[in-house]
Formats: sequence, structure tokens, C-alpha cells
Amino acid sequence: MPDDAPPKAPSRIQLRNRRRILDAALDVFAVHGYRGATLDQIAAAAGLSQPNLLYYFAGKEELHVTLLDQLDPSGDPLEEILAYVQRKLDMARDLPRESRLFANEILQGAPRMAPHLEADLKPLFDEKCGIIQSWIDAGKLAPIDPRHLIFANWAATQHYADFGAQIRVLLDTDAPAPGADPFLQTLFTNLLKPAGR
Amino acid sequence: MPDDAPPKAPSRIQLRNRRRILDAALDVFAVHGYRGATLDQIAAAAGLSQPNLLYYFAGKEELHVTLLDQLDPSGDPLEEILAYVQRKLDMARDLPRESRLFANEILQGAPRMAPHLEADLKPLFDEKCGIIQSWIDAGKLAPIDPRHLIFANWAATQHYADFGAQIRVLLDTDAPAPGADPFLQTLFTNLLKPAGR
DNA sequence: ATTATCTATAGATCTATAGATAATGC
DNA sequence: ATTATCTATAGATCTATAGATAATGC
Repeated sequence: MPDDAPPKAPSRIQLRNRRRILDAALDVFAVHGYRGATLDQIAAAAGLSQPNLLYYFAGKEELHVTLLDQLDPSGDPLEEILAYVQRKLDMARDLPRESRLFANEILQGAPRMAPHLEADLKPLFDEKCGIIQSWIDAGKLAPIDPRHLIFANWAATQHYADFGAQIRVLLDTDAPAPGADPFLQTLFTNLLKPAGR
Repeated sequence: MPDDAPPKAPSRIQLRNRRRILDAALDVFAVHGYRGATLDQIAAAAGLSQPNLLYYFAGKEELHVTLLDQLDPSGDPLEEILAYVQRKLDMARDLPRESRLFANEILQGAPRMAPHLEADLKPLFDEKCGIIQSWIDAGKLAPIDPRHLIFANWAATQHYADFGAQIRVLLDTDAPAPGADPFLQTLFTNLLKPAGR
């Protein structure tokens, strides 16, 4: 049994093109998801023809798997991976599909909703910021950036909806992720205490 | 100028089928995104043939727009909409594409990563929970569920990466979302204080 | 009569392969 | 010689339309 085919080292071009392709694929998959991404898009972004791309990777599936494998949770920079998750709360628990639809839209850069956001959400956001700031000025609240407080609140709400799949694995349950209400109450209650006491 | 075509009330079948179709579309778009979803999938989920679906909606685009319009941020249950967002931090700020790729995978129910999560991430998660619990037992930390503390941390990290598009609109800036480090430091510092003081 | 559904299919797009041609490295 | 790229295209899938047929509501 000869150990035929000593695994030749990849050429410089191999290395460069594979890297370029993976980089382009990351761009495209990240925006459009697996099924929405096309090999043409990826090849163009990598500066190659589509058949030439397939000279380096056997197919779309292999490209995607290669990228996901690089996100190995047991990999070296642990925090790099542990940082990949989110939430759900009241409404998010009851409307997970709406939450995901929205998340998908935002992941794509909000191509259709940006005007909507600007026109409708922005004023509400600014108003809320003002209210929170007035609480801070009155000493009722620790002095933190109101904008990021709101983002943190939203994030907490969204997380459990969008990342239900991951949370169910981590909590060892088939049931929908339990509401995190008690936790979040504690979280924001603590946060609301002025720094002094 | 006769006001021709008095807008006849939609039939019972119209109402039922349009509702079914939108419900099915919500399912499919939420999982696969706009480009990844197919009219066949949606029609099948709605219990109709694909051409019949197109009898009720002019095309894929119209279906999607109809759903997004229902997410009107100026709509009635304000919280229902305000709850639709998330975050970014250190690594997420520097690796937004990886973050989105992961988010897309999780949004689809982690079809390829679930085993990975179970085998690699779960043990780390359990270990971290144990450490946090020991802090609580030692009175160094407010008594909150360690699992949800970790989720909140992850959510904070992820949010700014995945929802950059929305955050940029709300913060009125073209630059990438500014790191929320100062805010999150305050957040978790406050959280770490035992309830007593 | 009007509304709803079906069959059939055109045309576009997408993945993947075959086979020829060009570039590179001994 | 080996490696890399190109042209051409088969076959699958997907959106959308045309036109016939069936079901429904006066």
C-alpha cells in the first residue's frame, strides 16, 4: 500500500485565490444568506469567472461549509465566537417570525426599510432619548448614553427571537426559549439605579 | 369624470387566501431571506399552486413589501416594533461579516451548525455558567440567572454588527456604528455590583 | 357573469461540467 | 508537465404569463 500522492504544497496563486474567494463569499453569504447568494456574485466580487471559482471550490455548499468551519466555537480566540448570539422577550417571543423577517431585512442593509426607519422610527427614537436624558439630569438614572441604553434594550428583546435555535441547544430544551423577563428586569432595574447608591 | 370601478369588497375566499399566503410568506422569508425564498415554497406552505398564488399577489416583490409594510414603525403597538433591533462590540465591530454570516445561519435554524454548537459551544457555556454562579454564591454578583447574563452579553456584542444599517440611521452617521464599549462597561459594571450596595 | 384554479410553458437565472486554451514552473 | 483560466453549454430551478377549465354567487 504505497502512500501515493504526497500532498503537494499549494501554489501562491492557489493560496491567493482561495483567500479572495472566501473573502468574497463571506461578503455575499453574510448579506443574502445561503440560498440567496449566487456563485456569479461571489466570483465577480473575487475578480474571477464563475467556472474559475469552481476550479478552487467544488461547489456552493463546500464554500459555505468552509466558512462556517472557520467559525469553530472551540477555536482559539474564544471571545470571537462567544460573541455570536442574541435575544427575545415579550413581543419577540410571541412574534418570532416577524422578528426574523425584520432581522433578515436589516442584515441585507435595510434596502427596503431605510426610508421607513428614517421617517418613522427616528423621531420616536429621538424622543425616547430625550426622556431618558431628562431622567439622568434629574439624578434618577446612572449617566449613560441614552442611545446605547435603548439599543441594549432592543438587543435584549430581539435576541431570544432570532437566536432561538442556538439558545435551545444551550439550554437543553425543545421548548421555545423561556422568557428572560426576570433577568432583564434585574438587569435594567440595576441599571436604573443612580451611581451613588 | 365618473368614479368608475367602485372598489368592490373582497370575497371571503380572497380574504382567507391572502391571509394564508402572507402567513406562509412570513414563514419562508423569515427563514431564507428575500432571495432565498421561492414562490413554490410559499405557495405549498399556503396550500395553493404557485400560479394561483400569483392570482392574489402580483409577484414576489409585492408579497415581501406587503409584509414589510405591516411592520410599520409608526403603527399601533409601538413596543412591538421598537423591539426589532440589536448590537455590536469589540470583535463584532471588527468582524461584522462573520457576525452576519453566523446570524444568517442561526436565523435558518442552524441547519449546519447545530452539531457544532452542541459539541463545542455547550461545554464552554456550561463552564462559564458555573463560574458566574460561584461569583453569585460568593456574594460578588447580584443573583441573576447566569445563562441569561451570558445571553445578554452576547446580544450586546452581536447587535451593533448585525443591525449596523438601522443604527446608522438612528445615530445620523455614515460611519460604522461607534463602539458601545463605554456604555456596555457601565451596564455590566452596574450589573456586577451585589444588590446590597 | 364573475371569481378562482389549473395546465402548460416561455424566458431568465443558476449550478455545475466538459473540453479547449493559456500561463507557469521545472 | 502542471496549473490556471476560458468558452460553451447542459440541466435544473424559478418567476411570471397565457389561456383553458372549474367553482361561485346572483
